[in-house]
Amino acid sequence: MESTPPGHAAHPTRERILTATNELLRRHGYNGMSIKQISAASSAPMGSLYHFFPDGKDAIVRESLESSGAVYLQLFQAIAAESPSTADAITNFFDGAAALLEASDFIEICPIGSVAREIASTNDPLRSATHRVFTSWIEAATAMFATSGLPEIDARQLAATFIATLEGGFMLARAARDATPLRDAGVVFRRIVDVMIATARTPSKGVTPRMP
Amino acid sequence: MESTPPGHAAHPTRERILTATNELLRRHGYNGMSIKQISAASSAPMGSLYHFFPDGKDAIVRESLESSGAVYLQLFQAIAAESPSTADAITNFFDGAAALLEASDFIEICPIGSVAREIASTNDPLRSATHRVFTSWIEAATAMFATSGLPEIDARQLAATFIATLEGGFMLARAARDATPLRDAGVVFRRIVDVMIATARTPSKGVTPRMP
DNA sequence: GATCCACTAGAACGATCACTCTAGTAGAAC
DNA sequence: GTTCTACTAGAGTGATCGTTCTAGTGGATC
Repeated sequence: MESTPPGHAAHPTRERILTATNELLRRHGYNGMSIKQISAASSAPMGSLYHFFPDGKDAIVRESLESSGAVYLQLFQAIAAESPSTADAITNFFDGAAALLEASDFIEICPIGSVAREIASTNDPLRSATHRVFTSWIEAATAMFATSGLPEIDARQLAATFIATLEGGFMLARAARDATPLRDAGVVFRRIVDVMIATARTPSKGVTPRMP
Repeated sequence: MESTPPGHAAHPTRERILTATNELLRRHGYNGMSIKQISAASSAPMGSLYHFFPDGKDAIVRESLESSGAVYLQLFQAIAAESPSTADAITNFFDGAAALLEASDFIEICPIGSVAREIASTNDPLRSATHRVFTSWIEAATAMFATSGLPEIDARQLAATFIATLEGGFMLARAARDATPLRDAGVVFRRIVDVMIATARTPSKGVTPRMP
């Protein structure tokens, strides 16, 4: 793999542009954020913006989403690695997200989720960028659940649901200005992870048992 | 006069404005939708828009969110009422959402969730409007889970997680242009509902048991 | 049949949008 | 010290934003 995915040097101005875009996306979303705002927040004049990103706003947003998606992936893997069990990793992830949300006065939500909902039916290049990021997260979570003994199919379903629950928890918590829904989701989701891992370890029960 | 909540008569033009706004919100979100678009889609000139909604775009969006929030609440309660069990209601709800999403070419997602993520940190009146809608859904789901024998606290946690998982499922499905994540979330969430209800019916296990 | 009011109709307003353009600067290469 | 390139700088472009404005229309009321 190259040093950076599209092969760009890490010029400081370029980095500032992406950082500022990432923060503006969290607060205002795609349509609520303007190029002028990026210029002001990054202290980069218009000329620099279009020097580094000749394809304009969409190109900046696309790369911002990709880079912050990679950061979240690393964060997930770090938490997974340092947690004593998969179930503990789930708890740590939800609680960590809740703490971050509170510390930022309910601003620091995931920009990828916001953009995905906002532009998925009008801007296909950006839609597929969000899809790729989500897929990378689901892959990582699938691997984690599979390590705990879950069959591949169950692990993948659980991983997709994990991301969905986390993103939906961000949404409810932001709307409520209260991180409780996110913590609640962590409690409930840890429970299902406990149950599914325990079930997978008692093969007599089969893959998808129902109530007797 | 107070037949509808804020006390407005159901003038046909007014209805068309709200319907058009609801649809535009799904596709483009709050900032991606313009007053001119509402005017065109509802065949109502600017004069009519500001005659019925003197407070402008935000007032239109607020009422559109409230009315579609009420429609979803009724839909939820209808599905809950006609499903043979709470767990079946969950399955029906996720599968119904997935079918609707596919039938609409991945456009018909929940507008409340999109607006919540988009404006929650910049527009407090609209933020609290989305919060009220989410709360009404969580109340209804809490009642459903409580009816199945869950303690109030568990029912409320589960209800909040249900809404979070559903909204997050919409997001993943839309980004992927594939309803699989939504159906996966339905399978997983039905599983946790089965487990929690079964656990609640065997009081020897206590309220929040962990793995032995 | 004059008056009135709810509603229709869309042009016009200043602000802001994404983007383009010209001009200038700093430092490396020779 | 000239030349070249990478980057900075921000005014200017036409389009579109949310909103306001004036002008009209049709039907009920007196």
